[in-house]
Amino acid sequence: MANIKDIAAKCGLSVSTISKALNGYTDISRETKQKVVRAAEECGYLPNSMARALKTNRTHNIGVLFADEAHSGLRQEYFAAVLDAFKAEAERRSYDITFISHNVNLGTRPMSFLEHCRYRNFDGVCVACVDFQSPEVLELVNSDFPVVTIDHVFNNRTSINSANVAGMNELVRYIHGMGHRRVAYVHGRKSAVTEQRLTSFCRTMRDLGDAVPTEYLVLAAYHDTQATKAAVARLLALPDRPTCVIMPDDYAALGGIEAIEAAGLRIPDDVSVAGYDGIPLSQTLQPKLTTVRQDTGRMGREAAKRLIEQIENPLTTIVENLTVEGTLLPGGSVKKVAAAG
Amino acid sequence: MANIKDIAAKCGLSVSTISKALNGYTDISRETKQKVVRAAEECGYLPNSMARALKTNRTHNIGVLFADEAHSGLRQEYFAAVLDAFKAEAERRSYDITFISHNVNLGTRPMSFLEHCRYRNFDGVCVACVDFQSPEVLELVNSDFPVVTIDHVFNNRTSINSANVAGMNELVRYIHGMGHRRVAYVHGRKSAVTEQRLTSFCRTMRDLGDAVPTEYLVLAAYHDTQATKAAVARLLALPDRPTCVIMPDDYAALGGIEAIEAAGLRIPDDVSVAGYDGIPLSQTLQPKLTTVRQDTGRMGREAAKRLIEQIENPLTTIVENLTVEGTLLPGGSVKKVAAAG
DNA sequence: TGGCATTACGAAAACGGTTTAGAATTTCGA
DNA sequence: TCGAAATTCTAAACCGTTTTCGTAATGCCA
Repeated sequence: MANIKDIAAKCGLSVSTISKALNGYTDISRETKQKVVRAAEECGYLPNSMARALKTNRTHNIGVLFADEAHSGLRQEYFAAVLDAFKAEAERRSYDITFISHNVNLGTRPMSFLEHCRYRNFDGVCVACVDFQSPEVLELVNSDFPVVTIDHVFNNRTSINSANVAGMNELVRYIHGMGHRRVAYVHGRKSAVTEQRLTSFCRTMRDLGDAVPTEYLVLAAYHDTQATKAAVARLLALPDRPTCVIMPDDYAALGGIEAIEAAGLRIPDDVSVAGYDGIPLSQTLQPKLTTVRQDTGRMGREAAKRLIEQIENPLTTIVENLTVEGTLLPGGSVKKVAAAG
Repeated sequence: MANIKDIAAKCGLSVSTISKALNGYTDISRETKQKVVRAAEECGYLPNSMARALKTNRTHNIGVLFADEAHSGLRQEYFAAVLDAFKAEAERRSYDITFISHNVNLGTRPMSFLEHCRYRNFDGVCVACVDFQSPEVLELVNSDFPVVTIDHVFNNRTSINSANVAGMNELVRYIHGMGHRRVAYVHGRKSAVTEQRLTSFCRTMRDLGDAVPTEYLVLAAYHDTQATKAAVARLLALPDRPTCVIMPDDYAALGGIEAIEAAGLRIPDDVSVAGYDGIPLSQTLQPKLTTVRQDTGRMGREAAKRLIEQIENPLTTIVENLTVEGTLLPGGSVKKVAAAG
């Protein structure tokens, strides 16, 4: 609990000298600096981050905004993995991270996201896994905080994006190469990610000469096994059912698999299946799930790196939209079939 | 960016009056209070949490300590769910949460967990999913910070514990009731949780008249499909192989299931299987996994609630070790068999 | 009218640092 | 020997609040 004043007294020096000695100012002699550092260690001195932040207007604290609805982003492995990598990189660079919320209320009304960030004096914020259309999120993104977004591009902000177009393209080409001509896509709810994957899916199939009938595009939701199960059931009931189904993501694929098995069909003999994400689960399933692994580690790291660079060099930074490539993971869930017309 | 001084100038009042008006002091007239509140709103005034914390010594910020090794706790659904509930409850009570780490370094040496907490002036800390024996964790737990631990009991600290003994007891009795007499347990690494489950497993089996042979107790690791797969493979190679295997947890069970299928056996016809955790995945598997759902929501909520009570009433609080009951989820993965002696 | 609460507000001292401007001392070249 | 420059340190303002204590004004009662 010793403060800088105590050290000053102990060393017989002024408060300012202590501060400078501890912060690498050059106008302090080698001997006094040593004396100060030693005294500080003896006292177990730690600077008070509040006092420091108050004066310097820098907290070394980053706010992260994750969906905090019923099923938080934390529960989804993809986002948990991105956050994990973000956290590790931020900490490596001596930044802490705290969650942004609007439940913390001040006086009567709860704070908006932006207000929360201002209240806490975050040095910057990372936005992921939210409804990017919501007014509150837009307010934050358009504020003068350094911001980096994950999987959504704003024209004035740096973003880190999984290569959904390329990833889906590669996945579709692989599936097509295995002989599948009737491929359906059970996609997630409307979002930038969904649109990218959806258009890439349709376009690639068309380019390959097998335009996708609209009934092969069905809506479900990410991470939602029930919705996916229902969607796949509808696909299977089609007169001309697909030979391969791409699920919203690996986890939701479990629901799709369930629907297929419930229909008395087998994977991959009767129906082939693919996922997206490449979470460990996908590689543990029998047969292994064909999927695209998103490089969550790189995404989180790059996000933290770029945000911090933006924080520390506010003048020289430019807006970048980084695309992080994924990796196709072929698995037994997609079977080679004879390409019938 | 307006501060309290600006409001004072705008209202023609003193700084102290503004502060009081905004903080519910009673020696401010109704009219001035209204005037101040209105002016504050017009300016978009937000208090500066740093200045406030500096003065009051309260940050309304809670530190949470999760393992930050390669496979962070965030990646494990059980802990992610506990954290999620903790976060929601803390925010409901106007507390923010930030991660504790030791990577943030000050000067030369990185900070210890305790130093990090002191540096950030956390009001309290929640410790989960770590090596509770490590000196750094012990230092933190034995500090004078308000602390609540998850799934580990220290004699001087409030803790929230999943009812492992009761849960395993119920699970074993269920399995035994289905006719199984040769039941194996693939358990996780040494920890308080593991010990509770292990002793409860052995004890319950013994009480039921079927003491467990030592070769039915094999070590794997939580959340580790590979280790579990290998462990189950060893069990299956036993001359007198078990009719039912309890896995370390639901996710690890995937590895066990893989081993069983790789051996050409079927679930539950040849071998029954049970998990632990009750994560959504367990209920999506075919057949559904028999497991014990841990009440992560309640655990997180109670942890936050008790920690905050401890923070706000440091004098009247007592050390409690709360045990949160789980729920047995019977699934098709455990088959009824003829109890052969 | 004097005395005493009561009410409503303000002055000022913290909280623990950082940082600017300058003071004191030493060095040093001419 | 002297003034300029370099070196090393300090004083003091400041960051934005909270909170104690004091005080002026008002009301009330005798």
